[in-house]
Amino acid sequence: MPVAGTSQTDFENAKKRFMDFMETKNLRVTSQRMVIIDAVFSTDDHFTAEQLLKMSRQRDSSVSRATVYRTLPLLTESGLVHEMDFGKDYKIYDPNYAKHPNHNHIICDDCDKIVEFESDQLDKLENEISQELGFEVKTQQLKITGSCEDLKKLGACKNKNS
Amino acid sequence: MPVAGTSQTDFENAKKRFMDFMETKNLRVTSQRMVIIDAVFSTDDHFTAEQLLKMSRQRDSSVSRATVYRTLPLLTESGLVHEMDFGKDYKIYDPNYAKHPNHNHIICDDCDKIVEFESDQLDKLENEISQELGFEVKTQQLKITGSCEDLKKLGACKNKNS
DNA sequence: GTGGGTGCAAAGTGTTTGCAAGTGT
DNA sequence: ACACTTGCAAACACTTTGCACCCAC
Repeated sequence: MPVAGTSQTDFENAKKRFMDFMETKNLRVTSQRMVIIDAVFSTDDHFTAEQLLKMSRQRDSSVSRATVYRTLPLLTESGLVHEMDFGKDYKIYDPNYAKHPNHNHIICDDCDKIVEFESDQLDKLENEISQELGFEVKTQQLKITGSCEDLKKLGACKNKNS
Repeated sequence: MPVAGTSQTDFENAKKRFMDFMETKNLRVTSQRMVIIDAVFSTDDHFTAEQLLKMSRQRDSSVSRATVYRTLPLLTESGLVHEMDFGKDYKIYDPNYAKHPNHNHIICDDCDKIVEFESDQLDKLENEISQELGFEVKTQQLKITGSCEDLKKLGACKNKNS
């Protein structure tokens, strides 16, 4: 059930979907935007706007902060990336929605470890409840916080200071 | 299943729980803090920091913005209020966690209507999944977005410009 | 009396935007 | 050509903080 691993095909697929999205919106696929897309889908990891700027600049040092901030909304509108709030003061972006549109998150309170997971049963229940309330589900976001097994056993997570 | 309605007892209960929390933390229950608490639990409605300032000043015009911002973390730490992000640029606070610790939200994409709901079945499933992944649930937050019935029928929500 | 609390205004922080120059189609 | 994009730096909006005074215990 947990979700992981990136491949060349995933990457090409995400890239293609982004180009299609840009096409329908009549927006240009500039070299800066490609650099940013490359950075975003080169990893499964969540990132902040600032981290994305850094990752992009490793590929092309001329990419500006403004362009990153202006590209992020395109990524979220296209549904390939989701913007999330884990209670920190900055926003977190998750590139795994291209591959796993309905995944959820469970976060360890102490070591900040984040595990992504999917559940058909959960999706089904969410749809049932929403329907009862007169809604048709468009997106769904479940965030669970708690303590991971390491924490329970040892009193503190192994990767505490990560 | 949906959740609503506030009563004098709820109010007194929340107030007492807050005072207990302050006691264990060795913090003082000042008149400003009481004014803010009064404002928070006088309604079921979600609010922003700025709205809370306004609500508090209606009771005591001398309450400062700083005190509101310094009191909000106490409210969230005590678990009586939750801080939430609905994708707007400001944070939303929900005072209904005092009464309904596990409630969830469903939001209409177009009219921003928010419905709160609880589900034992959902709680149970979340616990099962978390356990499988090696976590013990502490908090849980499900946010569904979609279109409400009015929207589906009419093409737009009745209370569109609310 | 003393350590925590308050109001004010200044400082932060992450994000957005106006503008002039550049560029994809 | 023309509209869309970009980089830069200034502007923003919300939140936090330093400081001097104040007050609950």
